[in-house]
Order: sequence, then C-alpha cells, then structure tokens
Amino acid sequence: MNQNDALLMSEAEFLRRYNPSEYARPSTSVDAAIFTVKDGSLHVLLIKRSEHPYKDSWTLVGGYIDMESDIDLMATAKRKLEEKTGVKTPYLEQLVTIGNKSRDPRGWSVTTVYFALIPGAGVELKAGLGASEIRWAKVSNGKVKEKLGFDHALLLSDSFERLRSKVLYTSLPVYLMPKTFSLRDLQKMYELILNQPLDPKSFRRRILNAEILAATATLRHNGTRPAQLYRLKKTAPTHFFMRSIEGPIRSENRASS
Amino acid sequence: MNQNDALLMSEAEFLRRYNPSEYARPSTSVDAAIFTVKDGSLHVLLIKRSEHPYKDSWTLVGGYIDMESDIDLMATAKRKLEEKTGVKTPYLEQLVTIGNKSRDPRGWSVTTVYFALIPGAGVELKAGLGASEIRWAKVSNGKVKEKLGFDHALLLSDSFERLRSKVLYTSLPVYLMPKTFSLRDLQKMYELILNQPLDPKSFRRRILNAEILAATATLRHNGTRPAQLYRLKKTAPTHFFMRSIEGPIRSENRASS
DNA sequence: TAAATAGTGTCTGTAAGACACTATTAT
DNA sequence: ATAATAGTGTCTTACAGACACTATTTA
Repeated sequence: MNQNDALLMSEAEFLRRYNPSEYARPSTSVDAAIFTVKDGSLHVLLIKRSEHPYKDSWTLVGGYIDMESDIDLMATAKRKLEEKTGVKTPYLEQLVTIGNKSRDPRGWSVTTVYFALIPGAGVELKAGLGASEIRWAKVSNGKVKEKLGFDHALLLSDSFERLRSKVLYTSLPVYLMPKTFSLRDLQKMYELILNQPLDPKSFRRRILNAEILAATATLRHNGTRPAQLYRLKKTAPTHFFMRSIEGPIRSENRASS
Repeated sequence: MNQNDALLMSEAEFLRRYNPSEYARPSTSVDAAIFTVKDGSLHVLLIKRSEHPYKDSWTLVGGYIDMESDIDLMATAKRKLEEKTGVKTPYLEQLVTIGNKSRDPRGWSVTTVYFALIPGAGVELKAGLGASEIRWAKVSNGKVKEKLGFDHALLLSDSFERLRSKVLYTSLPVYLMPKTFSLRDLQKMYELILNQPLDPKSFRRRILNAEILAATATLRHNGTRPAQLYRLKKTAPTHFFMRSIEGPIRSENRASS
C-alpha cells in the first residue's frame, strides 16, 4: 500500500465515522417568486400557510430540500413549481441566497431564492401540502397587498427589482408570453414591467435585430389592422442587448464595502 | 384572550416544542474566490486543507457559518476573508449558491459562493485553523495549476467568468487598484482580466465620463512622461456603463429550460 | 537626439430616442 | 369617413471603435 492509498483509506475511514448531526446546521430552503401576467398586470404566486410558524400568513412558494429525491437546488425549485402549477419548463433563475439569524423564528436559516417566469395561459393551481390556499397576487411596484410571512416581502421586492433591471437589457419578457404573440403584445409586457412607455419603432428595431423571434404564417385579426404573430425561435437563448433601455438609473448588485 | 392572542400563543407553543434536529439538513458553507493582482497577473487565494475530506488538497477559502457570532451569510464571508488576509472592507459580492448531493462526500451540501476583490498591497496571509498552507495562485483563463478539492475548480471558473463578464460593463476593476493609480494602470487591469487590448482614448473617455475618479494633486514620475494619479471618489458606487465593451459574446446567466 | 510612456483630436460606426408619418382593418 | 391599432421613415443623439497624432520625461 503506497502513501496515496493510505491517504484514500484514511479519508474513507473518516467518512465512515462522520456523523452529520454532530454540529448544528442552519435550516436550508428554497423559495420561488413565480411571476406571470394576468389581466394586464404582473402577478406573483402566493400560498397561505397551514402550518406554524406564520400559520395563515401568505408567503412565496417554497419548501425544504428533499435530500433523497432532489439532485440539486434547482431540482427543488422545479419540483415546488411543478407541484403548485404543473408547469415543467419555465424560465427559472437563481436570484440570491439570504441567510441570517432572524428571518425564521426557529433560528438561523438560509434560503435560496429563484425567480420563475411563466406564461399565464392554462395554469391550474394546487395548494398542496402545507398550504390552505394558493393564488395569484397582483404585484405593484414590487409589492403585494397581502402581508407576507417571514421576510418574503423583501424576497419579493428583490426579485421584482432584479426582474425590472434585467428587462432593461435582456429579452426576458418573452418567457411571460403565450406561444404566439404580436410585437405590440411584447412591448406592452416590457412597459408593464418597466412601468414606462416605449417607442414602438425603437422597440421593434431592437427586438427584430436580436433575431430571437420567427414570424408565423398567421396574422391575428381583432377588429383593427391585423397583427403579425411571432413565436420564440426554438433555439433562441435569452438575448443580452449591448445597450440598456434608458430607464431609471440601474443600481442593482451594489457591493458591500 | 382574543383570537389573535390565541394564534400567537399557539405559535409560541409550536416554537417551544420545535426540535431543530428532527429533520436531516444539508450542510451549509460559504466559500470565497478572493482575487487580487500580483506581479501583473490575476491571482486567487487558496488554502491547503489539513483535515478530511480532501486533506492536503488546495481549495478556495471557506468554512461553516458560526451560528453564534455570524449575523448573516455575508458576515461569514467577511469573517473568513479577514481571518486569512486581515482585509476588512473589500468589494464582496454574492455570486451563486451551489447545492447538490454529490459535491461533498459527506452528503447533500450547499455552499454560497462570494467573490472578493482586494488590492494587492500590504496583505499578510495567515493559514489559520483547518489549513496547513495558504497562498496566492495565478489564475489563467479561470484556472489554477493546483488541482482543487471538492467542486472548487468549478466555483473558481464560475467566479472568474462572472468577473470577466461584469468587467465589460462596470467599474469593478477599481477595487483591485491601490489607493492612487494612473488611468493607464487601470486600463492594464481591465486588459489583464479581459485578456484583450483596449484603445487608450476610448478607455479614458469611458472612465472619465463615469465620474467615479478624482485626480490627485500629484503626478507619478517614473522615467518617462509623468502620469496623473487618481483615486476613487469616496462616495462612488460601482458604475454600470450603458454600453458594454465589445468583447467575447456575453452569455452569462443563461436560464434553465 | 531617441526611446518610452502619457495622453489627445477627430472621424466613423452603431444602436437607441424622438416623432411624424403611413397601413389595414371594422363600423 | 372615422376610430383604432399596427407598423414605418428618417433625423438626431450618445457613446464606443479606430488610429494617427502630440506631450513630457530620462538618458
């Protein structure tokens, strides 16, 4: 047995003796700000908790890692999303991880926050375990009317800010659209999130130059001039524009000092 | 006792009975990719582990949350940074959180990765507990020569990619500079990270328009034409430019689907 | 003087902003 | 024809790229 074998053996021996409950660990969870657009407004999915703590408070969708079946954190987020909405392939992005002593009355806890964008059509909500109710809540300026449990009001406003800031330089809103849509529809989605009107000519130029949309063979007729419908190209990744839309000053991601 | 009191009481009762070790939890840690520039190259801080697992392997600086003294995750990251380098106020940004079954042989583990930028001058390294050695390792193309333990090669390359991608549209490199520096020095820092030469005129125009630097009263004389020295304005936040430097195609932050 | 590094003048290119304009439908 | 919504023409503006040029030092 050479020295390398000895080292491996002793690591194996170490692992054999390792007791995971020897040291206290913070709790870890995953929360998701799941956005959609309904009736011309941005909404986020909330559940009403049926268990302590914060029983009967509204919160974002979330839960604990299933150490048996979840292979990684995103799997936990996807599982929660699918349990509640049936949606399997959303735009899902990790936003931030918040961990501190005070956010959960049970002690030190860490939560990784994802944000998801899903089209509004055809989603059927299921409250599921731990929730007595589930519903879409209208988001205005990063806030909902409901008083949220834990620090979820903060998680929501962070998620919304990130969404808004990324909309200035990416094609993210396409993930909120139905399968086919007109450029005007997409523009309205941008305007809704940015809370700011955009020039139609500049908007169309920007989106069409990105080459992420394909025109469909059909026009949509609803009473006035028909609109060309588009769909997202199958292979199109999220587009990052070289220049931002000029909007409110961006100051996301500011560092500590 | 009204209904609200009753609800509060029963939550208090719930918390009194709550047993944190009732459910298995993943382990949670914080790792930091601490970058500096030495001898004209980008370096990252590594330690050599003195304990299992991955005993005698090199890894990024990291460790467990101290549930008594750390008030939040960033406090853990700052504490680790200060223990190793003595630096107290770096640029410190949360990058991503990785959690899965396989990254640690002891089982499901979650780590939150920070990246830090510190000036090279006057830093004295201390290996400290759990480490037999500590040193700056040269980073080339997101990699170090050392074979890294756990999934730290991946954490490092992610950190480096994020750094590179943010350098295209922010003023981040100022945090790697000493107190005063010339614009040419700063340009060299950008070029080093981007691995791409920049036009001096365009570079100066870009940086000066951002109004984040103040000229000092002194010039630096070293043998040729003296250079105007600048310092970072005290109040200057990280600057986000409206346009990217044209570089390799940006594709950070791509979502799952 | 030459070598070396700091810094400028100025033209071009590109994509966004502004805004008036045309186009196509239903009634 | 009018209202309503879709979509265009085209001028301006802002800022990055390119690159030749000038400036200030030491030896």
